[in-house]
Amino acid sequence: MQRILSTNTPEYIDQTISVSGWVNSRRDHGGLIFIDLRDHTGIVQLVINPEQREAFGLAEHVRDEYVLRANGTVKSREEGLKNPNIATGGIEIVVDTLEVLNKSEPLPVATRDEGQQSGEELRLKYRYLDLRRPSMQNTLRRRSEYYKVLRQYMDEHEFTEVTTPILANSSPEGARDFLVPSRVHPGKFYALPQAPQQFKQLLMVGGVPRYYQIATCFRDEDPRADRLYGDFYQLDLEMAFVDDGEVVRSEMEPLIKNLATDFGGKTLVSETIPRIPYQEAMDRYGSDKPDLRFGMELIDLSDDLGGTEFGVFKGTLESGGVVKAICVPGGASLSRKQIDGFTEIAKQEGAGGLAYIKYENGESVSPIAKFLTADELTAIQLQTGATDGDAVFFGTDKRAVVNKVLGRLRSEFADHFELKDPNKVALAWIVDFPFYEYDETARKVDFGHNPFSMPRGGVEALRAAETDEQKLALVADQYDMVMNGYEICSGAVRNHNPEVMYEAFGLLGYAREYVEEKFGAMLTAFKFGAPPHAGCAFGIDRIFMVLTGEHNIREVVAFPKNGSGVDVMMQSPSSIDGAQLGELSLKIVES
RNA sequence: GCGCUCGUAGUGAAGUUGGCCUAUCACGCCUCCCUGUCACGGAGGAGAUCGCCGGUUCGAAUCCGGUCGGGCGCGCCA
Repeated sequence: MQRILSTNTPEYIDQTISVSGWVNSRRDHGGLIFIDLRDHTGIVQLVINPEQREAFGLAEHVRDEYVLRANGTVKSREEGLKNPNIATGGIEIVVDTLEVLNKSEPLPVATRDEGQQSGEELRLKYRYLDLRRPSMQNTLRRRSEYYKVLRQYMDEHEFTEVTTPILANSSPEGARDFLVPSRVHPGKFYALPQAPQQFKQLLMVGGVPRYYQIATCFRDEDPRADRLYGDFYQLDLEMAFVDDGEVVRSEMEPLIKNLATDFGGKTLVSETIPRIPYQEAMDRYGSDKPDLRFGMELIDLSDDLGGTEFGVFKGTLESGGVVKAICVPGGASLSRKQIDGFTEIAKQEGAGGLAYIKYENGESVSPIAKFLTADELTAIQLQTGATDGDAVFFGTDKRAVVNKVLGRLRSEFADHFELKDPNKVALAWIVDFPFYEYDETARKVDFGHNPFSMPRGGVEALRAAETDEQKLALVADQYDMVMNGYEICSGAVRNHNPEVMYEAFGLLGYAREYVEEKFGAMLTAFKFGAPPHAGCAFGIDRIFMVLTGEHNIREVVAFPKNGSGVDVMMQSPSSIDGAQLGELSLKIVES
């Protein structure tokens, strides 16, 4: 294979070689032409002397991004002519013959890492050009290494890789499906799997006790900076004869820690990965995916301010709400305008306002200080641990609202004060998720995560729950892994008992027939000796994003859809013609 | 569906409290010069109905309304 020399390899000196690549830049001195030739390994300088009349004539008309093949002799550069800035700066190739393999128009996007970078819209439209940039080249190679690490770990731990169908069935719970019509089955549709959930559980019944797959998952939901539209990848796994999530968690921890350190080059905040119950995470961090690279925990001041005469706090406490606070180190330096900005964010999350106390020069500076007694002010400072230069921000409302507001502010303050160390990785397992949760829109109890997990206490616990309150108190052995504030894994001990399935749906008012219609294969399978099992799935695009320090998941994918779910390069999705619709027995109805 | 925000030569930016904008700069592009540069250099040149439609005004890149497109967030994401 012809490739560009990537270093000043001495054994090539005075050798005749052939190299191919793209023109990175051309420097025409009139009587002497230099061309920097680039491929995936790097850059090397070609020298074309006028004595080589044919090559020189071609080189005069070469432009950036032309594709060339050059034959010539590798020469060591004389002292003073070396370029220490590039790896091959000590050598150059003196060209004998030059071949223009293809021309190129001037590019519509910037293809160098240095200097200006084109907007994302253009980069995605011309992704094949964007991928020529060294940083994107590096991302693709790193991602390939990453897959190797994943596969090697799973293989060494005796997991069997099984691929499951892409043409699958629509599932009633969860994200919106991509539907696929079939010519041979008019009026019927496959669905692309949101995850191989049911198939992997059926593999447990099928005697494959340790399954994994780098699975493509499909979801038709609006994207985010950390969430791809359409298709994405999960390291999906499941283990039989496991009835405690701790088995899965401890099995997978070494892989993730190794990815963070050996692969990612980061330092772990804690070698021991904490298990934090869901409710505790919400109370302490205001999030079920807290970033543990920094503290700033939420402090409950409801007891300390129980007797307060300050109207806002008093009213909330009397109606069963809470008063909580976070202490922002260095927060006293925030300007009025900056605090207004954070207040706006708090309001977006449902807060009425944002009370605060700044601690400056031994004094409490605050619009609300005059409403609080000296004892109360002392208690606040004691509980929050605030010292001079800090600021304490308050949230007061129903517990859930306060947690949400202060949780968001905790993250925003950490961004503002640069507390999210990019060289560190903080991992945590969030455990004991509620089995059900209250759906505010539908005003009823519904599945919080998915209907496939096992409630703590099994079928007896379900049968004992009568009131909504009791139902909402049910806990599942369900767990998420969190990395630097991103949810990177979700898993559970699964339900392998048909009676639990019936009961879990029954508590929500669904008849046995509904469950049988929707989950027939699984229910039937569970009647034939289904082993207890548990598993999880890691979002591997997102993990890679965090480990490579990117803040947009599209940066780590070769050909992503844009933020509106459109492939601006391939122009998908697109209309299809009438003949194709007819073959599928479909008709488009104008809405 | 909603909120915030952005849209100016091929690319990236400046201008946005209305007039000095006949729109500025850098990179790129074209022509010419140049034998040691390395993001070469020098001289000259072309290239923009300021996303689109409408309004206010003597006058709009700039203000207002609408619309389209991008980004971020909310909803949503078992």
